[in-house]
Amino acid sequence: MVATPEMLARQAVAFASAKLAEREAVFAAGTLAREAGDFAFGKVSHDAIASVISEAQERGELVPRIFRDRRGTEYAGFTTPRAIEIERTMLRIEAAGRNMLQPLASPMGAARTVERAARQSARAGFAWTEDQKRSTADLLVSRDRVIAVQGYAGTAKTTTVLATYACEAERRGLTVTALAPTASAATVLGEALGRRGDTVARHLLTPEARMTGKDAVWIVDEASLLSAHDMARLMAGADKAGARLVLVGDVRQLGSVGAGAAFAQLQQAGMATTRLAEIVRQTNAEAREAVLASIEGHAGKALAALERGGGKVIEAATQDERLRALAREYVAMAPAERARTLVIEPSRDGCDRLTGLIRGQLVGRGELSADAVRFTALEPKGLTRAEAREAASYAVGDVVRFNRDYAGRSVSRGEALRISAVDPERGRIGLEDGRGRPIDWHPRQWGAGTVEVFEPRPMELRTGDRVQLTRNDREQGRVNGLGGTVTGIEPGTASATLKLANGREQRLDLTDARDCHLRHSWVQTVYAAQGQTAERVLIHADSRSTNLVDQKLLYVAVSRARSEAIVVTDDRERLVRAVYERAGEKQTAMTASDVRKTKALGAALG
DNA sequence: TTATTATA
Repeated sequence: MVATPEMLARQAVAFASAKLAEREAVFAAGTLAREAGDFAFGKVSHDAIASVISEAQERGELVPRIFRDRRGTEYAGFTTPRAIEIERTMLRIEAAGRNMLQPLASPMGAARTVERAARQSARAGFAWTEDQKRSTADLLVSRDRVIAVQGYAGTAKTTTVLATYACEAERRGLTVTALAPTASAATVLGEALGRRGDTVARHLLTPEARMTGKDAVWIVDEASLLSAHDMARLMAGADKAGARLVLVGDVRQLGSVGAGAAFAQLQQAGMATTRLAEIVRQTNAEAREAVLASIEGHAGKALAALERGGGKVIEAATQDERLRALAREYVAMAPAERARTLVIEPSRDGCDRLTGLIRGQLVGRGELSADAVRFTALEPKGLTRAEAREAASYAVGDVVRFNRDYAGRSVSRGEALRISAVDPERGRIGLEDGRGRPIDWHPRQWGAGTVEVFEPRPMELRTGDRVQLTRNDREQGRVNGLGGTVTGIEPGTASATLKLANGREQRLDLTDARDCHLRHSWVQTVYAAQGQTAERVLIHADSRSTNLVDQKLLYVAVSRARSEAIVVTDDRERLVRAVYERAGEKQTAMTASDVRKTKALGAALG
């Protein structure tokens, strides 16, 4: 069957809006038309696409909304009924759970618990801040089903507030579950609370999450990383299981990759929120001042504080000069100092270049072995669900893995398959298994919902190399984001041994796709760095990388450092303006007045 | 225009 131009135009607009809606609650009308045009390979006129868009708008499938770009300039845009519904669900559940529960403690009881915990901590040399005391008490006396802890980076909320709350909740017979959106953050929270941490996604699949009528509390760290969709699912799950929800995060740090700004939106809608603002991480007053200024988006004040003693600021005109300056600063440190330093470069491309410079110098100094093992690493391709259904999104050489058996297609779960042919016009992909057996894959018909897609990438490992895992592998005890050091290589057999940061030693067979989910970790993106702490950070902040350098980048990067932050930039004044202009907030599908209506409804219920 | 997690 040959698609008519009209059918193709419809398909193109449906694809484009599905793809954009996964990542943004509101997208620009111009972007929608362009994505649709790209999908149709230029076989459909701009007018045909425009008329399909206006039909969709008349039918209510696209809802007009003002789109704001990163500088706040307004354009015509759209959201979808589904995005609105997701946000409404999330806000409704939170509002309906207000003032519904027996508190865990009376105000008196809470005060006693806090005093006891604070005294114990003071004996160990850590005095609690007033914020920590008040927040712990707020949680203990809360009658709300959902309560938030909004805490800036380095307020030590986990070891004080959450640890005390979890302990007290357990003492009163509640089951406490430690959760986070990412596997690495879940591990960190789990360790801090002395229990196993789990990802939100996994937890929602477990039987405990489906059990009802049980006294339970789910503590969710890094809640700002949850998209509206994930937040809605989490809340619906907690609601069903009758669990209390403690959402812990920071609206000023990085948000979700997926659409929405759920944690911030819930706070704005009046979710009970206890706040911690007093930062205790920085040992250096000027570094701390820089963090506080960066929270407000005042890069000028932040940079001035760094120059007064919190670190330094280096200006260099070209990218080449800046990356060289970063590499020079880093390599000049003693190895022990380097181990306590984070190097942050916002873009993937820049990360690669800077990694190359640093490794080159370390080889020259003999700190990385002269011998190397070369292999093909697998990098996640980051397709949206909509893209995963389209053959045009794939390339020959990519590796796919299905997380389910497809018996009729002789595909088994977890098997790595290489793409040998792509036919975008017919929507077909040729796959090969390990023995070269061909499989015909039609992603619009099956498998696109369970597929992981990876791109091949040449990589070399030397003894002494720092790497990080890029995929969870529970059977092998591998956690995405976990760091490690290469302790030995065998170029002859294409294998390497890795000492992981959790103390385990693993041998990698670099001819096996399963062992190739690796990346050098000398340099990290901000997303990877969020949640980590170091003595010192080196930050590349190019004012011209409009999509990456904003208030959130500066704040997350500077706040990682306990004592010193070094910022390398193209132009100080431009950087100050860029950070001031770009808050880095994601938009929501519901307008402020929609939220007020939902809030009024919640108030009427509560 | 660019970062990226999770799951069956």
